[in-house]
Amino acid sequence: MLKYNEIATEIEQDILQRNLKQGTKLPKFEELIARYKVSKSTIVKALAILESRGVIYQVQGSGVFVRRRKKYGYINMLENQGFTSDLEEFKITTKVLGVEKIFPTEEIAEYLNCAPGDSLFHVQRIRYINAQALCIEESFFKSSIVPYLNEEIANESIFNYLKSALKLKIGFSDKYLHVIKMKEAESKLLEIETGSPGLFVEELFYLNSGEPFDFSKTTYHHEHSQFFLQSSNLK
Amino acid sequence: MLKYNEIATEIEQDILQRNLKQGTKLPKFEELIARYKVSKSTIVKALAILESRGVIYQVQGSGVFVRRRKKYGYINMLENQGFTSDLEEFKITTKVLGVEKIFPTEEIAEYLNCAPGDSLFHVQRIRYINAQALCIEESFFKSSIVPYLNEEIANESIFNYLKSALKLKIGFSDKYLHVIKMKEAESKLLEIETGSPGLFVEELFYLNSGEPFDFSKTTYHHEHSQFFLQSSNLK
DNA sequence: GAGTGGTCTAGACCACCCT
DNA sequence: GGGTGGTCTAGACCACTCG
Repeated sequence: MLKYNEIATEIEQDILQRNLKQGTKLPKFEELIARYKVSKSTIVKALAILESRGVIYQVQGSGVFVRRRKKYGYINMLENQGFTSDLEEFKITTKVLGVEKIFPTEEIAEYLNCAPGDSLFHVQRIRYINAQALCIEESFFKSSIVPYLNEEIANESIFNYLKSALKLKIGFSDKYLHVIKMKEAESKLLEIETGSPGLFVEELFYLNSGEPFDFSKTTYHHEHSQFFLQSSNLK
Repeated sequence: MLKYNEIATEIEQDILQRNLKQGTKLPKFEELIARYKVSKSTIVKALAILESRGVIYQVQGSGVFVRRRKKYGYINMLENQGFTSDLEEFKITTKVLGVEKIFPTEEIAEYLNCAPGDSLFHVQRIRYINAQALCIEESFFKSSIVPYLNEEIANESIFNYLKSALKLKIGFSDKYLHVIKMKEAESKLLEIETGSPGLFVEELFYLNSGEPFDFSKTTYHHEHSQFFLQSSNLK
């Protein structure tokens, strides 16, 4: 484990466990350097990570302070993987509608930068939050990277499987979103009236090598989903 | 201007001007160090900034590569200020509905952490994209921080005014969003049928000192707005 | 194994806040 | 002016990729 990651995690844990409020002042650099027995740059890096995650903010000449959000139960849009970790207070369950091996359409081959002949795993699922329909999700995984997938795996967190079993390293992701009126197919699955509002999200996930491996389209139920996002520009 | 910012801007400009494609390999560290006559750490920092902005990605042991998004004309959700800069290809215009000085409701006082007696500027605007209604926006500015505001300023970019004229330094922001069915008041202003889908966004902006100074509620027209978001975890 | 990016250090000096 | 964070350097050593 990297030193700056260890320090970042430890500081974050401490904030959560002691339930420190927004604006609480954290120890100064000098103290952190002494406590963790590392150089100043390592502390700088650990704090930069926490700042980019929205856990703290730093004010030059003044100090380092706790940052807390005002509302809970919102899905973090910056997590570039499933929200399994996000909504810990809630019970997320899954119904798998199908897992099948297919060949890509032109649209999807373009997104995933498929070589000719590449096949994909096509997964369709409904996800529930506290037994209420949260979203319907259609994902495409390049089978050159994800060689195996089945209903049992899709029933749990696919991303956990990719990371733990396949040892894949997720690098980054692009999300495109807009609001829609639901068509009949979606609305039936989400148990809502046709024409109801929904959030439609297209996501493209890349390995840390820069290769795209997962394209997915998700439609969220407007009454059971809400999102949040913390920004802070890197200094 | 900071060295790492200069280098970051220069590299980004270069990518855009030469219109480099996703996956194009950029010069190696050694070369950048020689070109800019700085130490390795400065290059590391410049590239970290570009990576967090979604401009490049770095692969250990391999190189630094250009990252480009697949779609354009989307509002960047990570910019923590107006989208004036975002949609350069489009014509954004504004209709100011009102600018008035008020005292906060309890809800807003809570968000903005108002001291007793603090007053606010209340601004209501409709924004248009290529002459089509994009969103309706209601903002509250703490008058202890924004001592003056009028219709003329609100007709342009308020954030530019805050930065240029008032020399405020925006630090970070929180966004909370969910999809709604529009009520009559909003739908009339956005020239859309009542009950139509919309994206409702609550935003809280902080100075770099950590003090919240602007709370705003925006409702987006679902046919004229689309959003994107690039994530990449800090390493 | 050569090439290339990532981590970490010690220390100098700068910039900003606050009293 | 004292306190505290931010920038930058030079250099050692580590870790990953790729041919």
